[in-house]
Amino acid sequence: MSGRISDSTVRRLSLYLRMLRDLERAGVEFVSSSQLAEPPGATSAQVRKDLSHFGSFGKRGRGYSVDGLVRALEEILGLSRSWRLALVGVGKIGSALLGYGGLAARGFDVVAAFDVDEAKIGTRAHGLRIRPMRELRPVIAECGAEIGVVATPAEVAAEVAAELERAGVGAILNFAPIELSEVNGVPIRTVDIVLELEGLSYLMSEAGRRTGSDA
Amino acid sequence: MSGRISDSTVRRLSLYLRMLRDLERAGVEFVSSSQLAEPPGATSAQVRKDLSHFGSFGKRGRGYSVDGLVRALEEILGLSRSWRLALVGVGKIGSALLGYGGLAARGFDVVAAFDVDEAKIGTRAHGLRIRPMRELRPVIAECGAEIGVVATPAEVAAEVAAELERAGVGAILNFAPIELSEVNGVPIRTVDIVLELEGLSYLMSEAGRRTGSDA
DNA sequence: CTTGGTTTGTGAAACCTTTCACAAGGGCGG
DNA sequence: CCGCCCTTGTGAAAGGTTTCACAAACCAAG
Repeated sequence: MSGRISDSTVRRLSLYLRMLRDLERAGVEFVSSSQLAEPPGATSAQVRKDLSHFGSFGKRGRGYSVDGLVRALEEILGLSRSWRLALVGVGKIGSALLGYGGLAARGFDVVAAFDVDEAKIGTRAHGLRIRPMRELRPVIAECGAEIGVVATPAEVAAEVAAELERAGVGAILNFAPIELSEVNGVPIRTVDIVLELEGLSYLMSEAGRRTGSDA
Repeated sequence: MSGRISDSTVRRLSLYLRMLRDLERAGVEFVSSSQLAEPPGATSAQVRKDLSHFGSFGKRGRGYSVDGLVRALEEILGLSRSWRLALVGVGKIGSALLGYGGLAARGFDVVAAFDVDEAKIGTRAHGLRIRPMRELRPVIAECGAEIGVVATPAEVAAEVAAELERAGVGAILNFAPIELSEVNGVPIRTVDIVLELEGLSYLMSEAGRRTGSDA
């Protein structure tokens, strides 16, 4: 077991955990790798391989104990604690995040919000005071936020990300449509809606070309 | 050349295109594979391999003509036209999308919006009338939307996706935190913020465990 | 206690993606 | 026109991920 775990494995672990929590709520006690595999469209062998990187969690002939595995995955994924988020950029996307209850429900609390717009500074959005950028470092240090969220225009995203790193965050979630490069081992995930849409555009065009030339 | 192209290749093509457009605006005429490789953190060989799936676009010894490659990539990705989007669910995320000018600017126009909330139906959000779910099929047929966007709670997302498929969309972008399975060859991309955060949580916990045990 | 049915954990094989390395081609200066 | 330097396009190698297939283990029933 152990070694370097791939992103896709970690992604699937999250999906397994989601299903396991539903099963737990439904009162199910045991689950097999094939049941667990269905939602992400994986195979039972893949589920077992994914889990085997971290240890042995199942009983042969029986499957996995639902709440045992829930706790093991929470431990592995670092979800047995909650995380504090600092948001930079309270525009359309930033506000949507602040208002989205799903985050806090899953242990991701937005504890600070920053913007450059003088008109917004000092006002409250979903109960959180919006602060000027100049306070970014001291406030993050004080409230101990671990994850920085970049929801600014692309032009300033790199600069904001660098400032967040200097302020001491351990990871960054980026919504700006630009590829940010990890610097001091601070991992960055980018959510890029336009990129997803362009991927769909490719697939539809491809399908069109195929049927077009077959006809 | 040709064959089945991987998601990661298509993703990178989008990133190359983005950089190429910047270069075009800056008046640059030629670009080499190594310059093109830098932003996505790829290698020059990867750029050349990615492009070689679709043809030969460069001049040996010289590089790629910027505007030639821009047009070739737009053609490949299906971006030389614009696409119409139908949005289901005008809550926090849905509204943010409607207000996000970046979509229309890149050729993705939201042309219809639907919701179940009686209070919202009939009102306008960013200039678009919000319609009841029952009108989904006829309106999508009439306005010819090609891409459906699911921005509903997870509980109804699968049902909404199925209804969008029946209405005739060719692809779906899903923001609900649930894995939807493609049915009739209609591709689905899911943007799952909690999944990204959990991925970051894993990496930070892993880093902590490593330094913790080294000390 | 033994037998039979079931499911895990895991090497080995298959498959896919990325990187390497170099021949082929193109431009430019002399 | 020639020779030099530069960059592409591409088979081959390397590296990584997924699937296969089966021995080992467990439970339940008789």
